[in-house]
Amino acid sequence: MTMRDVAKEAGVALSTVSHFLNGTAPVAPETRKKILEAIERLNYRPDFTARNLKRQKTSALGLFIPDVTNPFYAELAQGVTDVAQGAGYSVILYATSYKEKLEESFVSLVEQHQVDGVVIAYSFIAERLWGRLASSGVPAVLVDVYPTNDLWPSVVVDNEKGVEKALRYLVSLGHTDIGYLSEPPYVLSLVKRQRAFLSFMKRKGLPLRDEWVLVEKTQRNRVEIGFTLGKKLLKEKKRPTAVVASSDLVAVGALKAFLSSGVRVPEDISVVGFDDILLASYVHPSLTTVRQPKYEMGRTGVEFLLQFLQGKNDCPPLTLIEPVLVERDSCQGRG
Amino acid sequence: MTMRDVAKEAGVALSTVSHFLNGTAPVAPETRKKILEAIERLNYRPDFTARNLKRQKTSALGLFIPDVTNPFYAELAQGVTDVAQGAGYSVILYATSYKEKLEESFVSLVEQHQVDGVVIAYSFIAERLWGRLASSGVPAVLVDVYPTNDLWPSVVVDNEKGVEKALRYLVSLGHTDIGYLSEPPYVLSLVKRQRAFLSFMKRKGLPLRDEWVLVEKTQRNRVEIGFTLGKKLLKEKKRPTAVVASSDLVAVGALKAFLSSGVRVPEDISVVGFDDILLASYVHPSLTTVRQPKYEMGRTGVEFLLQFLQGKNDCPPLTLIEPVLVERDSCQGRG
DNA sequence: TTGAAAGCGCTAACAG
DNA sequence: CTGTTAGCGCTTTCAA
Repeated sequence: MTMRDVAKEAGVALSTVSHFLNGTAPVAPETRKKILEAIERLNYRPDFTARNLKRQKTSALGLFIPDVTNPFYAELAQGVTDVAQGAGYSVILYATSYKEKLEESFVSLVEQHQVDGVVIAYSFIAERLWGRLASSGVPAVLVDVYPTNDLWPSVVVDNEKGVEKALRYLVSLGHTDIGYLSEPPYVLSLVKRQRAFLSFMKRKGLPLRDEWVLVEKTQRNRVEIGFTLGKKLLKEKKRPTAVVASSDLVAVGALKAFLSSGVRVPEDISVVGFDDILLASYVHPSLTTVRQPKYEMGRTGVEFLLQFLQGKNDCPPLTLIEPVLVERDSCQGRG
Repeated sequence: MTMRDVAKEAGVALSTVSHFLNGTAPVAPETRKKILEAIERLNYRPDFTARNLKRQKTSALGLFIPDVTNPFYAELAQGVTDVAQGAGYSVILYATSYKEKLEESFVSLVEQHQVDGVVIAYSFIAERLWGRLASSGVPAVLVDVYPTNDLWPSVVVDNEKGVEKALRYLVSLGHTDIGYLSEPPYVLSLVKRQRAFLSFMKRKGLPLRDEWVLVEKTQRNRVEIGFTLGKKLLKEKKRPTAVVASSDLVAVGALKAFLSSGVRVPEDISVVGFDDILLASYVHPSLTTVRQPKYEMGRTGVEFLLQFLQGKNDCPPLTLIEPVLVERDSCQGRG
């Protein structure tokens, strides 16, 4: 069933049907009725592929993330799909599980113009792919990734401020002996969090012990990392009274390590995470954490992208989203 | 840069370039070289939309789920994207958050042939949409949804067997007083789980008390449901020594309810969940649960779909995936 | 082995 | 307001 069939059935010209369907020209009431009836009779639906070819667009946006299974990216994805769909775009999900081969094929996807634009919440393993993406000319926006060039705007949480909020909170609770547990800082965000921790402690004249700043070297399950690091911390003769973790998953791992060693949280040690994934409120005790507004970051990302696609090219190169400290039950005052 | 440009640049015919690119006819070595050079020089990439129009397909599959943020669907989605991408299809993600309006627009998407096929892991609010989907003629497969017609195959976990495995395990541990906590049974799977529980208890002559079978009426956050139901259970003068929950989220809520009331798990009460989402292993104590192989279910679903798209139309109407009991730390023996 | 030509289903001038 | 027509970029006969 093509538009041609509808036109024939309705006894009007092809273009009239098109105009009617697109509202691109006024159509007489009777003609309109005839067309409507024909469409109904033939159960006609316009073909998007043809429309896209003609309009030179795909009505699809790409979303590039490492892993949907990671609640952080899942929430981001929801933000992205919600606004994209609202604007009439479908979103093509590309989750690579950090496999180089899939990175490659995602880049091909955009090079072949299968998408009108792309939200990238991913740091490539293969550096050279950035270049191919750039030269494809497809508009992109980075989310949770710091700027890599001056082509694409970037939306990230203010990592420094987030860590400071956590630390200020712990200090206000009377803590001075504070540790830091981190997964391998393989992206800039994690580096910034660690630096912010160090800098705050130094600035405030708080004790800064090497044995309290535990940074994992090898990439593996982050809850396990937290668990290992938590156990390690427990082995020190002098323990900190609070720890901040580089992410909620690490925090949850540490929580498990503490609880399973009979160390009570928050009575014996306070814990604060980073991200505020759903999990944070589900564990016991529920986790006090620095919330990254992931959904909003996703939203903002696509909104920029949509603006760009509409020719408005004036979004800021770097947007810092304000993190929020979410107080739950894993912290307690001292003295 | 179109294929025409490449042909001109290489000094050959348009169709020769096409043949070369698709391997659909042999091409002389020199011609081949000229074409390759031209492609290189012009940085040409074939346009997918045009190809799709010609081939009358979209190379895209739709994935319809309520919510990516729900770890169950996230894992399923990963299974789907992994195999779809492997087969050269992109996947369009459609997450509705149970909004009728979005259901509607997803159905339009398939009616307009924006996808070659669709994996549906969703039960519509608006019943009539099933009909529209069916009459669109687009191949579909149901995952985690029981068959609705004889057009589409369905892949679900064997819910009855799952509950039985949980119960058998608890009984083997010496439990006889067992409760059941459930979210509102708004889909068949949940109904089946509840029935399986009831039927097992009756069959084995185990005590079946109304106050121990708590089924929430209103739809809301499932962890909260578990929490409420857990607290309610604690109010009974005689408590069960074990509970099985309709899902991990409910189980986690119950866990929180117990722990925060000073009831120890598993010492005072054993808990088993259903699903085995990541969360299950992250809480403390980690949750013993009935694993639904979600990733595999997603895989299987698309595999069926791909088979269908290749004309092989012989997949079973109903595939029951075997659930697996995952023993962790939330259960303990009695007597 | 290569090339000319006819569309795929739709949009958008343009003319009437 | 309605109709004619020329493509969008590619695939695929069919003939040379």
